[in-house]
Parts: sequence; C-alpha cells; structure tokens
Amino acid sequence: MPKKHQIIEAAIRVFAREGLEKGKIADIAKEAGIGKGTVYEYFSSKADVFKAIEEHVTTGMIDVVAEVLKKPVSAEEKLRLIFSISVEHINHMGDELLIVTELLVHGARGHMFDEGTNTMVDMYSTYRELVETILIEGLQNGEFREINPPGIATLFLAFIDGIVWQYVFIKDTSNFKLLLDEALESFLKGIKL
Amino acid sequence: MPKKHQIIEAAIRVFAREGLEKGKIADIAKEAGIGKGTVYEYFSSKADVFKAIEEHVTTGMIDVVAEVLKKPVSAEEKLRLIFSISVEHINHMGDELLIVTELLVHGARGHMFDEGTNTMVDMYSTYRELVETILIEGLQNGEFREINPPGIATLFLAFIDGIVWQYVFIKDTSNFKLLLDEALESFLKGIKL
Amino acid sequence: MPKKHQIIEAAIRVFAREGLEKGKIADIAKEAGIGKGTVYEYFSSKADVFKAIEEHVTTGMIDVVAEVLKKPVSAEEKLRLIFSISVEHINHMGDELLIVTELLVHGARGHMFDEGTNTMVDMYSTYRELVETILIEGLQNGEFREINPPGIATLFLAFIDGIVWQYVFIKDTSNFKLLLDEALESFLKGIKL
Amino acid sequence: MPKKHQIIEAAIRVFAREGLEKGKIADIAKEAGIGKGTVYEYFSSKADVFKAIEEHVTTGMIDVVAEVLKKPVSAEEKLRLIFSISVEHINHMGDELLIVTELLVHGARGHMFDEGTNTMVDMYSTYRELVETILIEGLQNGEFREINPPGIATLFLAFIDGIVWQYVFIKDTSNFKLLLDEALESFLKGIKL
DNA sequence: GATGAATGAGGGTTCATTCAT
DNA sequence: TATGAATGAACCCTCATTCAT
Repeated sequence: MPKKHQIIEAAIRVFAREGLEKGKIADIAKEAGIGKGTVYEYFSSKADVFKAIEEHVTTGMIDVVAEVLKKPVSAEEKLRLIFSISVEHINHMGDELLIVTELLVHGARGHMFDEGTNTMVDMYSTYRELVETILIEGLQNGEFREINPPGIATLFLAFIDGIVWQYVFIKDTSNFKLLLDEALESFLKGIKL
Repeated sequence: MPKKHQIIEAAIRVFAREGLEKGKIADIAKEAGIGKGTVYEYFSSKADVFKAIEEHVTTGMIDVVAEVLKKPVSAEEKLRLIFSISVEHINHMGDELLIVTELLVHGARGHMFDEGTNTMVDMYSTYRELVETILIEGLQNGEFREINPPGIATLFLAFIDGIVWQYVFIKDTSNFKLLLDEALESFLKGIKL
Repeated sequence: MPKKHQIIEAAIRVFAREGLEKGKIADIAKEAGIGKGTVYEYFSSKADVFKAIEEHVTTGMIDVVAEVLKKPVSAEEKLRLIFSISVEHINHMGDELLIVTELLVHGARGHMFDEGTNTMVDMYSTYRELVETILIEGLQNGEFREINPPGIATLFLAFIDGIVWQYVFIKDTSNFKLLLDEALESFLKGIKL
Repeated sequence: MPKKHQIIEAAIRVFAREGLEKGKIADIAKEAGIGKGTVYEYFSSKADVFKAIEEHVTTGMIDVVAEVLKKPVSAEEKLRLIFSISVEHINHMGDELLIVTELLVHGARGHMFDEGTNTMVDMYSTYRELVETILIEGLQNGEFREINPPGIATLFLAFIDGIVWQYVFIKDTSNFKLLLDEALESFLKGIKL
C-alpha cells in the first residue's frame, strides 16, 4: 500500500523533528498532505504508527545484516561487512536515529505499543545474536583466538552504538571514516589468532 | 535547599520509570510525598524541572572528570582514570541513563528548555574538549604518536557511549568489566608511541 | 424500491442491537451487504434513516389499528381487537421495541429529524384518538357507562405501553398471555354499562 | 460531597434536555457553572456520570418502596402505598423520566457502564421482587385469591410503567389522578378474595 | 510556605458525509 | 447506480498550571 508507506515517511519526518510525544497526528497528516482522519484509515492509533515505524526501521536493518551471514566468506570478512553496512545504514538514517533512540529507550523501559512484543529490543537482541554466530563460527574454524563470544559481541555492538551517537551529535562525520577503519582493524587484530 | 533536591530525586525516579513526557507533575509530587502545588514553589514549570535534572546530571559528570585534568599524572593515566570514572558513573546511574538519553535526543533536535542554552549538548562538548585537551597534552609531551586529537576524542566518546547502551539493555554487566579493560588497553596501545 | 427497504431492515437490526446513536452508518451498510456510500443513495442522512424507520414502524401499527375502526362490530369488540392486535404486534417486534422507545423519547424531547413533524409522537396521538373515537362511539350507542373518553383512552394506552416494557425486560412472556386476557376483561367490565 | 451532587444535578438537566449521547460533558460543566476539567475531578468518565445518575435515581426509588414492606399493614394496603408512592415519585421526576427510559433501554440491550453490573435492570428486578413478596404475603394470609404472584407482579409493574409513559407524553396529568385510583381499585378487586 | 481543587488548552479518536471513479 | 477512500468537525479526556486558603 503506497499511501500507508507515504504516511510512515511523513511520520518519520515529523517525529524526527518534533519527538515521538510532541509530534501530533495532525502534523503527520499535514506533512503527508492528507486529512487527519485519513491517518486512521491506515493506522488504528498513534501507537500503531510507532509500531509501523519500528518495523520499517528494524526490517531494513536486520534483513541486510542477516544476508551477510550466508555469504561464503571468512568470519573476519563478515564482521567487516556488517560493520561497514551498519555504518552506511546509520549514515543514511540521519535524524531517523533520534526516533530509533527514543524507541529503544521506550523499549528498554519495558513499555510496549503492542501487547507482548518489544520489536525494537528484539531487533537489538537479534542483531547481537547474529554477531555472536559469526564469532562462534570464527572460533570454530580457527580464525579467532580463545574469545568469549557474548562479551565480544557486546563490545562490537557498543562500538557501533557509540558511533551512532557521534553521528547524532556531530552531523558531519566525513573526516571520521578513516578513524573508524583504523578502529575496526584494531578491534579485529585483538580477536584474531 | 534540601526540598528542591528532594523533588529532583523524585522527578528522576518518575521520569526514569515513565519517560520525560509521560511522567506527570502529579506523579513527582506523590513520589516526593508533597503536594502538587509545592513543586511549583521550587520550579517554575515542567521544563524547569528538566533543566534542573540536566544540571544535576551534568554537574556530577563534568566536575569529577575535570578534576582528573589537574592530577599530576601522565596523559595516558588520565585517559585511564576518565574511562574508569565514567564507567563507574554509568554503572551507578542505572535507569537514570534513560533520562540522560532522552535529554540528549531532545538537545540533538535543537529543542531547549531554556532560551539559548543546551545544557546536555554543551556538557557533551565539554566532555569531548576535556578528552581532546588530554590528547593534545600527550601529543606534546611525546606520549602519543602522531594522532588527530578531535577524531580520537570522538572515538573515545563513542567507546564510552556504546558501553552506556549495553548497560541500558543488558542490566547485569558484571562479567563485562574485564572486556572493557582489555578494550581500553587495546585502544591505548593504538595511540601510544 | 426493494433496496431501500433492505437498508431499513438492516438499520433496524443494527439500531436494535447498538442503539440509535451508537449504531453507525458503516454498520448498516455492512449488515445490508452494501457499500457505505450506497446508503446515501437512498437516504440523505442518518436522521433520514431514523425518519424512515419511524414511518416503517408507525405505518404498520396505525394502518392495522385503523382498519379495526371500520369493522361492523361493537365498540367493545373493537377494543378487544385493538388490544390483541397491539399485543401481537408488540410480540412480533422484539428488540425493535428498543428503537421505538428511543424514538419516542427523542420525540418527547421535542427533537425532530424532519423540520416540523414529530412522526412518532404524532403516531402516538393518532393511536390515542382512534381509541377515543371508539370510546365515544360506545358511549353514544349505549355500550359504555358515563366515562371520560380522553382519560380512559390514556388508561388503555398506559395498559398497552406497560406491557411493552415487560416484553422488553422479560423476553419470554409466553405464560403471561392469560393474565393479559384477564386484565383486559377486568378493564372492559369497568367501563361497560 | 456537595460538588459531586451539584454536577449530577446539572448532568440530569442536560441529559434530560439533550439525550444521553447528545449531552456533552462541556454542557454539564457549563450548566453546573464549572470548568470542563472539574467534571473529571469527580467522575472518571462520561459513563461514570451515567452510573452515578443511575444510582441517584434508583436509590431514591427502591429505598422508599422497600420501606413500605416493613409497615404493619395489610398486603393490600402495601400495594396501595407502593402505587401512590410510585406515582408520586414519577410525578416529581418530570423529564428525568426520559433519562431513566434511556438508561433502561441501554440496560435492556445488555450494555453496561460498569463491568458486571446492570444497575437499572437490577433495580427493575428488585422492584418486581418487592411486589412479588407482598403478593405472596397476601396470598398466605388469605387476603388474595389463588393468584400467580410473578404474573400479577409483572402486571402491576406494567400498570405503573404504562402510567410513566403517559406522564412523559401528556405533561399535565392533573385530571388523570382520579382514573388512576379507579384503575387501582379495579386491579385490587381482581386479586382479592 | 504548602496545598489541592479548579481550569481549559490541546490532542487523540470517531464517524457522518462527500465525491471521484 | 454503487462504492469506499478521504475528510474534518466534534467530542472525550489529560494534565500543566494557577490561586485561594
């Protein structure tokens, strides 16, 4: 449904600009160039819009990263790919990251839009598991030294998350790319045999 | 004024639990064991409470870290201290981190509680500058190799921020400490001569 | 037009179930198995549907009762017929009575769906007048004793209305029929010479 | 709480005039001479106001009638008292009867304002039971002939309900009182030995 | 100072109605 | 003729803020 997608796009712009709570349904409608009531033709409530945004954001992320797992390359190379893909993705998100952050905080509080599911937090766990899978793979095929996969996975995520924050605060990060590569190499050197 | 501080503490508990927007003034009053109107004897508005929380949180952080700068130890040692102090601080904050995150997002949007100042974002900049100062110091006294101070400072902050996120999501991080030390050593090795 | 009648039937089912205000045009369309816009091909507004239901309900009632007046039987027999026809009618209406009640209340408030006419209340008056006519007839031809026609007519209506309520609340009234007949006889005995 | 009662009074006036659904909370506030929000200081929702009105109306009715049961008079006299009290009560209610009717219809549909209780319908049942109790009493002490208490109770209620309707439609019922007495006597004569 | 009853602007949501297809 | 997507006025309810006590 293209209209539904159109509304999600408008909602993302509004929420990125105003915040999840301050962004009004009326704003979204105006941003999408439609009437207020039309939003409710596609979403049952504001929380439903939040949920849709969560899905929109997480699907893109997890799918692309999961794809990496299937590639016939070394574990090390997989980590490199995940890293570059993630950074690339973050770079493309721009102010959407503010929404993602709010959604993560919301989820971290245990609050939910949907009874029983915590999409954003689940996505985070899935992401961590994907990384862990790669680490175990590299451990088993002798690429990596005797590491603790869950801990290293957490460290890897911390690395990526930390970078997100810098993007959020320093909008222009062009001259930051080289450092990231260096840091990644340093990280990989640390876990390789 | 101890009553004012009492209200801030109550506000932090409420906002950590409910979120900045969902947390009501009435909740804070109840949490503090006082009347709703009394909150307004000490704060002019809800935004004023936010501002006070920002100050409360940042002051603690910056002061302690700034103290490190004055110590008569090597730049490397200063970074180690800042790192451990920060991690310790993060560890103590617990769910307050959720508030800090919301405040940072708020600030990143350019929204302000107070005309003209962006406390949280300023704190962030100050923090970065402190680290940069140490890096330049280490660079000048020959401790570090030919590095790019702003970039490395950003990387250092990214490292710390990333860790915050892990604390937010994995509440028990006890067996994560060793990894952090290892990672810090790896980081330091990368910039030392 | 059979489609129009089809919609009225659907509307009656919906309004009986949900209430006049809570029953939505969309519900009626779904109940009638047609599109929402189609309802507006046959009715200009929701009030227009109400009006049509009023007419549907009252026409059935008044016509049948008016028919009795023309019969070449005694006044007493006419009252008996009206009574049994009315009770029969009430019995057939079932939950439609809830709608009738709502419409009567609406009319009693002086609210109207149509500028200038108060169908339901008019029907009520007509009904009373029919009964009054019979009473006067019986009075003139010496069947009844010196009664006050308007008052007795009101009492007669009260009797029927009261029965409606019992049907509304006690859905099964099968073993109630005998009592009604007895009560009617008692009533007639009271006005006969 | 006098303010709460004040709001109920205002609500009754508004709902009697406008109808349960058409009467707005804002109307009630204006009618009571208070702010819209103040209504919510005393009632949690519009349904809660409905519930309060139900209780306000039913309490007055049942209590007074129940009192009759305890009197040391014959069953016949009790019925006479209940009848006159009820008619008196109905007479005093005026347009409140329109609200009562709407509430009864609402209850007859099985809709509820409060999970699990159907105040208005319960009141109705209680009323019927009180009458039944009196009938059984009169049956046992030889006052009444071999009657069917539930059926006669229903007939008695039908009689009263029917009168309500006439009050609703013919506002001035002054010259109607005599007829009622006559009708009551006729009714009592029918069940007496 | 402390309080909490009162307030009303504001926002989420519903639904009768319209109209292009 | 039939449709249902689109609309926005209307209304319930929330909650920051005020102020009389």
